[in-house]
Amino acid sequence: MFDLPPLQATARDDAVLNVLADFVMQEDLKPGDRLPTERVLSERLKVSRTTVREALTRWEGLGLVERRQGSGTYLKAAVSRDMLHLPLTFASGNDFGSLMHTLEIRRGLEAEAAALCALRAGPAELELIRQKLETMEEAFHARAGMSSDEDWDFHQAIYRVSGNPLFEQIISAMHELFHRFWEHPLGVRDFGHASFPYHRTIYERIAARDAEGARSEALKLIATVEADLRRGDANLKRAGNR
Amino acid sequence: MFDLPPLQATARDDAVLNVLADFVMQEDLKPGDRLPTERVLSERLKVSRTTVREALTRWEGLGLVERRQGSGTYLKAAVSRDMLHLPLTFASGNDFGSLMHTLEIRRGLEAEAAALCALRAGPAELELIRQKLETMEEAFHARAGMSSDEDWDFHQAIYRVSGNPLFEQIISAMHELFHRFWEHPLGVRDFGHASFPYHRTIYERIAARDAEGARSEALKLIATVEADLRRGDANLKRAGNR
DNA sequence: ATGCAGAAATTGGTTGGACCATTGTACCAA
DNA sequence: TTGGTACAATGGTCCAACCAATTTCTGCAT
Repeated sequence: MFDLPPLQATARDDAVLNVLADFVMQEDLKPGDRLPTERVLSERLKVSRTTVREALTRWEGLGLVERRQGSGTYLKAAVSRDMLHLPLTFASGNDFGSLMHTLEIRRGLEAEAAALCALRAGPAELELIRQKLETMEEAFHARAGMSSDEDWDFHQAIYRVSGNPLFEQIISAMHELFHRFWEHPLGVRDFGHASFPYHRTIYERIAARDAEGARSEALKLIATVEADLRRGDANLKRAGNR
Repeated sequence: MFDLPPLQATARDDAVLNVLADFVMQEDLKPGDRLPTERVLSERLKVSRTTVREALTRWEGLGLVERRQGSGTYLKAAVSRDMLHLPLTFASGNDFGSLMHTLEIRRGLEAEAAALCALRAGPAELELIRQKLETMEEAFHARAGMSSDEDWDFHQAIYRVSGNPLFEQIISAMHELFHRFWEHPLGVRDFGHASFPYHRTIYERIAARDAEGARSEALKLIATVEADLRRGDANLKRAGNR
C-alpha cells in the first residue's frame, strides 16, 4: 500500500494565518499591540474580508488575539510561525468529581509555581506579591470573609512571578470553571475561610527563598479548599439536593 | 426532528456554540457523527450562515469538529456545554526556555499524580504499574539506555491510576512537544539515564501507600531530567549552535 | 485657549445572496 | 458487475451592504 501525500484542498485562511504570523514577526509586534484592520488585511492579501475573519476567529479561539468592536484587533500573546497550539478540551461538569479533579491539577501546579517563585522572585517581584497579600488581608478583615477577587489576584501574582506563563494559562482556564462555585458556596458558610492564613505563610516562605517550604505551604492551602469542597458535597447530599 | 430555538443579541456566534452544544447532548451525538449542515443551522437558529461558520470555525480550531467539503461537519470529540477549553500556545519547543517551561508543568503534575496514585492504587492497579516498570527495566538493560516508549508507558500508567483523567490529557499533549528532544538528545549521551532508578523508587512509595514519599521521588526524577536538559543546552551553546 | 457635547469616521459583527470546489449518490451503459 | 456520468448536497470563498461599539474630530460655549 502506498503512503499517498496528505494532499489538502483549499486552505486560504490557513495561508492567511501564516502570512499574518510572518507580518507579526517582521513588525515585531508584542502583546497588546494592534494589528491591521480586517479591511486592510483583506485588501493587502487579496482575499475577502470573510476569509480574513475566519482566520482571525481561529486565532481568537486559541487566545492569541482579542477583538474589540469599534477599536481593532489586538495581539494577546506572542506569535511566531513555528508555534505549537495545544487545544485541550475536556468535559467537566458541576459535579463534585469534576471539581475535585480540577482542584487536584491546581494543587500540583500551585505547589510548583510557589516553589519556582521562591527561587526566582527578585525584590520587585517580592514587593508585588506582598502588596497583593496585604490587599487580600484587608479585604478579608473588612468583609469578615474571603474575597475571591483579591484572593485570585494574589495567586495570579505568584503564577506570573514564577516566570513560566503556562501556569497562568492553565490555572486561569480552570479557575473559570471553579468560579461558578465560589459564587454559590453550596451551603458551606465561609467557604475558603480556612485557607486564609496560608497565604501569608506562602509569602513568607517565598520571601525566605525556601522553595520546598513554599511548596509545602501551597499544598496545605489547597488541602483546606479540598476540605471545604468535601464539606459542601456532604451538605448537598444530606439535603438530597441533586 | 430538531429542537433548536432562535436567538438574538450580539454574542451570536458564542450563543450558537452553546445552543449547538445543547443540541449535541440532546441528540446524544458521539465522535464521528455528522451534525446539521451550516445552512440548516443557519435557518433553524435564525442567524446567517456566516455566523454559524464563525462559530464552527472556533470549534474546528479547538479540535472538536472536522469539516469535510462536499460531505459535512463531523464531531471529533465529546462535547458538552460545561466543557473546559484550554488552548495552550507556546513557541517552538526547540528552544531551551520553552522546553524548561513544559518540564516545570510536568514536574508539578507528575508529583501530584504520583501522590494521588499512592492513595488510590488498588491491588490490580498496583500490579499494572509494576508490570510497566519491569518492562521498562528490561528494555533499559537490553539496550543499555533509556527507552522512551517504555518509559512513557510507565508514566502514563501512573496518570491513569491517579483516577484523574486530566493528568493524562495535559501531560500527553505536552509530551508530544517534548518528544522531539527525546529523539535528538542534543549531544547528551544517555539522555534520561539518570532518571532510571527513580522509576522504581516511585513505584515502591506508591506500593507503600506513601503519598508524600511518592511525590518526593517524582520530584527527584524530574530533577534529573532537568539536569540533562541544562547539560544539553550548555552543549549547544558551547558548540555555538543556537 | 479650554472643556465638553455631539457629529463623523473607524472598526469589528452580522446579514443575504451568489458562485466555486469537492463529495456523495443515483442512474445508466457496456 | 463494472465504470462512468449527471446531479444534488455541502463546505469554502467572495461581495456589498448595514448594524453596533468605539474612537476621533469638530465646533460651540466658557
